Amino acid sequence: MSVTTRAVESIRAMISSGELGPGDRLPPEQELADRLGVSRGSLREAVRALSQIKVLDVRRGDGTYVTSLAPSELLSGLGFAIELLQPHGLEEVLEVRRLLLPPAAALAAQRVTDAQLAEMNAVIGRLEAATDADQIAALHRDFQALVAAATGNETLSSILGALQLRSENIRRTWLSSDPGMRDVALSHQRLLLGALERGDSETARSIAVVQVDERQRWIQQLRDGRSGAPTMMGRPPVGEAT
Amino acid sequence: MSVTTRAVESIRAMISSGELGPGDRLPPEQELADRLGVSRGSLREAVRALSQIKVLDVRRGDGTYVTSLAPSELLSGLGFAIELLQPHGLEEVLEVRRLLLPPAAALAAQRVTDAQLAEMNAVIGRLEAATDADQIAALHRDFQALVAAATGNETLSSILGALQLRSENIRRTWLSSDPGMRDVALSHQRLLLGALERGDSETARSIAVVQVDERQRWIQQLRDGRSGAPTMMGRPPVGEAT
DNA sequence: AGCCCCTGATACATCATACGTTTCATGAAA
DNA sequence: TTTCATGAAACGTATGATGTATCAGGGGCT
Repeated sequence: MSVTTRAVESIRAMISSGELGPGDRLPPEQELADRLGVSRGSLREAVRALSQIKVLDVRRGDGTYVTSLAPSELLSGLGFAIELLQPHGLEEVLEVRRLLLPPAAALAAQRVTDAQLAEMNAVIGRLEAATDADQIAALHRDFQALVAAATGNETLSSILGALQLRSENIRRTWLSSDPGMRDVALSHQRLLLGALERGDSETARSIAVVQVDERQRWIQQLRDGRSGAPTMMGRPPVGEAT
Repeated sequence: MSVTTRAVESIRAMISSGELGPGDRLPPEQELADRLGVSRGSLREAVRALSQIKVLDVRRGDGTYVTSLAPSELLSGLGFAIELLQPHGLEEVLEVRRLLLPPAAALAAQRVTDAQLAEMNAVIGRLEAATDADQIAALHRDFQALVAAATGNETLSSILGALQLRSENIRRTWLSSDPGMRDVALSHQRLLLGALERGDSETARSIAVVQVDERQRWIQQLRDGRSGAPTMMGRPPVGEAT
């Protein structure tokens, strides 16, 4: 095992054991390096690796601190990983989302707060007035994020957020593919909001299923069309949107 | 933005753009450092960070390569993050598992292969013969992993695997808390296996719900007992098992 | 008294260089 | 053809020096 790897492990152990807690400050680089018996350079590699996954927070001129270790913090690195997935992996990500959204919607119906409902209403209002495709896509994303947050489960909403990242392009293409699609999507969001307001978790779950199925059918169509009917203009939506 | 962060971003971009694909080899450290306009030390910090999350694979004496970028690879870092979650975060993790397992079981019923069914049968067989608590817990974990794998979705099974890590202690405590518990759990696994064999996804989903609910009720009981009835021997199951 | 600015100590950021160790390809020898 | 020695290439690690950001505290101004 390399020296740096050992350093990473040592720091992780210091946190797991409780020697270092959220917000605590690490000893200065030189001191910690001496203590772990590694050079400052190697220690820096370890610290950099841990700060990349949001376990440590390095403040130049000040010191290195343990983050809050909150789910949203630690899982934010998940998005980075998902953005690097190959096309096949992306299909799998969409499937996980498909499995997770319905029960999440049901949970949200049980726990949503009045303040969150108000925010959702505001987003719907803006959605009705919006015309720009990018803006509409962004508002849909906001709405989804609000629903996820309404589950009251930070871990869940972080995971859903990460899974959503790479679907952005698809969503935008989807919404702008057909003008009528926008109204259908909006009506579903309204139905979902209604179910949340009534605390009707079963209906919320069903609506999520419908939303997710509709999107999947559209993606399926896009893929079939692409490979089955190669007579599309120049270069199809493509690449990162796979 | 720090030099190292910029280097991380550059490498990520090289992969996203397709300039570097899975299995490709990066230029030597010195050469890449020159090209990115950073010192070798700084580049090494970037490479270390990316290899920590399994995007790069550094082989001493050989070179640095892009990994397969497969979901199982990229999501393996998730386990590292989850192990650092605070107690409250762990409760959330269990809830996500609770939401995800039922639909995953349903999916597995549709896609499980004969080979996987045979493996599951083998595990059940070993489970019937096992007596050691640790061994029983390990076999249960194996069975769960097989069900996850049976979904045919590597991303899903990786996530479930990561979510499962920290529940190990709970599972062991749970199974050894009551001798009868072992039989109940085993019977559920048998029922689940039966549903999978028949391709009965709805029944599989329901069984998963029952399993998950039962475990949750037990955990609830444990927690209530701990705070509500402080008359437990010395120190309760405790700490990491929260 | 209270506030603002300057300054020094502290700590991270980055670089350059040197040397050790591992791996792999090459080519000679059995 | 197989085996083994060899050297180049590449990563691993350490050290020292210098740059720069941050913060606390002192001194001076209002």
